[in-house]
Amino acid sequence: MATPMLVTDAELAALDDLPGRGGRWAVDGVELSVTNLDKVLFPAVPVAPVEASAGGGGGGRPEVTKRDLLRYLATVSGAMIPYFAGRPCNMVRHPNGTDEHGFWAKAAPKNAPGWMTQWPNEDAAKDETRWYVVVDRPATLLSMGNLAAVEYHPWTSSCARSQEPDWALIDLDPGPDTTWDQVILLAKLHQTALEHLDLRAGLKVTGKRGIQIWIPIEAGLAFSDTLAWVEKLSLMVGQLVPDIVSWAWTKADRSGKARLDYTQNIRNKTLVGPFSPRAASGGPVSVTLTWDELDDADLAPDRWTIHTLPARLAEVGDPMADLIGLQQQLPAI
DNA sequence: GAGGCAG
DNA sequence: CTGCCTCAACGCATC
DNA sequence: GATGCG
Repeated sequence: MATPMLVTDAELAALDDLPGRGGRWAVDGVELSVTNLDKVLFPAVPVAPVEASAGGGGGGRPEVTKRDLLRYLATVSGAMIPYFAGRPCNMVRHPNGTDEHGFWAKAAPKNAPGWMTQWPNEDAAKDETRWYVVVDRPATLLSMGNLAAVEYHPWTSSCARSQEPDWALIDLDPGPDTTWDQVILLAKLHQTALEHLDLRAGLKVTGKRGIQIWIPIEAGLAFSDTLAWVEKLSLMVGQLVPDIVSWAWTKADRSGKARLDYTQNIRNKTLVGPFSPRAASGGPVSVTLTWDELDDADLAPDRWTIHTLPARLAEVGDPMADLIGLQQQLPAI
């Protein structure tokens, strides 16, 4: 389960040696221009006044500079890139930090370097994004990181077959009144259902509040098929616990309950990828888990950050890695 | 963060 | 030259 | 048709 290190220790040391204003960084076989390395992109999370550490993430998390972000992306690139190679990537950028306004970036940067893989979306309308970034090497991740791209959302279909998803997704989206224990319960109910269906699936915390379940499938179905399938499964699961799940469309009618969001299964949908940071103070990250970790009392949706994830990755690797490319069929339900 | 454009 | 603007867009439900 | 919602 060990993940390859695509960026060398010497290259990481060279990043740390650059002055705050930046400079040229030789990494992954290219010369990268990096700037404003000591700029804070993710503010610190202050220590909670008294013992009011509201579960999980809690307080007392240090700030994250752009240099920290680049070091993180370089360190996890070996684990992250297999989920991104060969498919378009949507990003969220926050050039002035996650407290300031951010924006979606789908189009490849103007004057993107020639070594950066791009994919032309032939289905794009005239006023829509045509050239998408494909994150298939560390240099691309780092180049986008220098542009303050903090969230990385891979498509669930490949460039080659962009209308045919190769992941089906279940998004457990807690409402305002949903407790973490209820999110865990929903994940376990889905786990039982998926085991019964003889399907292997991956699990990850989003870095914000929720949990996602990723089911690798063979390309061939349409998005409307996987959407209908996930909707059906979630209806079955949700009916077991109607007191904590709502199917209402508007938030007001949902009375604080959780939503099982099957509508993520559409083309060009933005869903955060494994090991992507999230645009929030402290730099939380989305992390893949073993199913056993649902029983870990210390588990929290934002448990790991840019500062703390590399140690976990070195220790336990990526529990979801062996699901990449698994060509499963969705059984009738 | 950086290009495009109005002033 | 400076300052301001932009940087995405699916498909369903409800009004 | 416009807007809410993810």
